[in-house]
Amino acid sequence: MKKTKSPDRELSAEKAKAILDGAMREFLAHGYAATSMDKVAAAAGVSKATVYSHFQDKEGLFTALIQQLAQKKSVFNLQNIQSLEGEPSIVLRRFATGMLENVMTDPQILTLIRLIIGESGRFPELAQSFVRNIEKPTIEALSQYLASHPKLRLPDPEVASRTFIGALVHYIILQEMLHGEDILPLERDRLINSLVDLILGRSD
Amino acid sequence: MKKTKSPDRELSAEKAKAILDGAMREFLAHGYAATSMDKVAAAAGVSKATVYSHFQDKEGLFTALIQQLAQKKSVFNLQNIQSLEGEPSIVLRRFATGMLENVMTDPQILTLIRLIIGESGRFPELAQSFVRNIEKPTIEALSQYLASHPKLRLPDPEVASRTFIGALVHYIILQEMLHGEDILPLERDRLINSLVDLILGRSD
DNA sequence: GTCTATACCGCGATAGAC
DNA sequence: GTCTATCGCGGTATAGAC
Repeated sequence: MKKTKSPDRELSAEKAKAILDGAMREFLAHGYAATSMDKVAAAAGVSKATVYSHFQDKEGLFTALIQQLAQKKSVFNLQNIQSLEGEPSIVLRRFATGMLENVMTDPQILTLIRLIIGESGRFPELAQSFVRNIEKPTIEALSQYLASHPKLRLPDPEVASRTFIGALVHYIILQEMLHGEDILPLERDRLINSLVDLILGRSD
Repeated sequence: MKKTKSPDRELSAEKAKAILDGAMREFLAHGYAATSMDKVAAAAGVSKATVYSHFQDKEGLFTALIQQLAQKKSVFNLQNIQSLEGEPSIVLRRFATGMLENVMTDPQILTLIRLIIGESGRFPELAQSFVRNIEKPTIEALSQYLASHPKLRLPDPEVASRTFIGALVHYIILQEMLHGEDILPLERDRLINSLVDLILGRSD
């Protein structure tokens, strides 16, 4: 039961998905203000009225979309933060590699973060849910991992965790987001190796 | 000569300044797409046609404004990067304090960077000039300072410089730009102290 | 050089047929 | 639930008077 195809009943849900899909393309390509509801409707293959029957208004559609996207494609591949086990130099290297690989593989992540940062003044709750759902778990997981290795003698694991992640985020922003690869070049592997050594006190 | 007040001759320059001033208020408050040339003209106290007589179009006005602003109010107070002299722990602490103080004192800096990052997809040359004129000199100055102190035994001063600055930038983004102070609290002094110790290998 | 007035278009949102 | 058609407003940019 309920497995019987009932196209009419499913239409609504399918359209909702199509709308979010069209909204994704348009908002990611042009930003919030420069995106029109007409274009969203066209990209979704529905009429504008249908868009408004599924979402209250432009703000509602935008926030619903970004919330959904931020969960699906976090910068830090969230599976990997659960596999924080093993030798520090290996774990940190794997963490950094995974994060950078993740961004290079899927450029939409870059665009999404650009959007969240760019609209963080007008959509503070969106920015905060990014911090809460993405940054916080990642920083805390790495922080706890570092704290659970007394051999590292890190006086402040949380700041160490933030520093490690901050260096990677700053690298991504500079090289990819702000197009600085040619202006301030730095090889990925060199960053990762030197950064890991720096955090681990080059003594492990 | 030429010191004689000639109001008519100066009118144009004064208006240009007024236009940039109005444009600053509007663009910083609402972003690029959501800002109208009508509002800019009103904020500047001139007519819309006058705006178009001084700047080619909306893009031209925007890029001229951002270029000018980015030079005037850089995140890293650029005077301080020339005073990189003395003991490392003191110099680094002063550098970090100055940078954070700078951002907290003038919230427009935050808004400006939000704008540059947010529009870095559509205005890549603006982003690149930010990297070239602001980030690059800062990173290189700190990098050279660190390299000139062999006692620190930093195997890769450039990555150390980037890591130090990256941690501070990430802190600013998380706490202030994305409104994460209550979600992921961290005292400024604790960050600075732990970060300086981490970079200097807690052994100086 | 600077104004007023306007051309022309696209916006967000809704009413009403089906 | 979804469509077409439309309302009212505000957008960028310019023409022409002064």
